[in-house]
Amino acid sequence: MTDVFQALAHPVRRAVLKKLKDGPVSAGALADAFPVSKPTMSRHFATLKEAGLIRAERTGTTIRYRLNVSVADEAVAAVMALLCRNQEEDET
Amino acid sequence: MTDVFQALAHPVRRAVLKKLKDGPVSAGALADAFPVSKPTMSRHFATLKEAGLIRAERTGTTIRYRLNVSVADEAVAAVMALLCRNQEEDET
DNA sequence: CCTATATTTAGCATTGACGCTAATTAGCGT
DNA sequence: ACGCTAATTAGCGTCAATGCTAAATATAGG
Repeated sequence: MTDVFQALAHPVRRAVLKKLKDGPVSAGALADAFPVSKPTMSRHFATLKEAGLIRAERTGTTIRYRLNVSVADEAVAAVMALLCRNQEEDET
Repeated sequence: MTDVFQALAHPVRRAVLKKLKDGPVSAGALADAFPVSKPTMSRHFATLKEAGLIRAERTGTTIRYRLNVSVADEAVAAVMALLCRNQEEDET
């Protein structure tokens, strides 16, 4: 879980995740959207990938990254568990 | 917002937040609960405080920390905005 | 095989995070 | 003022994060 929060702790990586909410985007397109070099972006992708937040799939020479929904959901649940008061529900 | 995620990116700080969910706890009691020195814990408290996630109140020589609910709520909302697909609701 | 494009890896410098011990501040009681 | 307890600040060493440029890898097309 530390990897996930560490990955979220950088504005560029958060912005990448935001962009990926609407569907997969290629590494190059993502890199063009930020004022940092491509190698730096590549490292950000690696950080997000190691955290499990994104996944890569290659098509020819281009690599498209997409949000990993299951891990994203776990992250949201973890934040709620950390910061929200216990609210058990006992209904059917 | 970066400060908040940075603060969440350390297991000890996350554990502190978890403990504070059930109410205020003194700095010393929190420090005793973790296998790190008090100065180190103090720095963790400062990090959480700078992120706005906790607040301190002094009573004599002891300082009690409590969760700052409003900022915690904002953090949860931010994570949802980052990682959850847009789900507008239009109901009453 | 050679070139062109897309992306990552290697190598390096700078900065910040994390942990410790020792010293300092703050408040209370005598 | 003195001593005691609670907590923080100062100072230091070490390791990881961030950014860059240059070089390497992978794939497609001629």
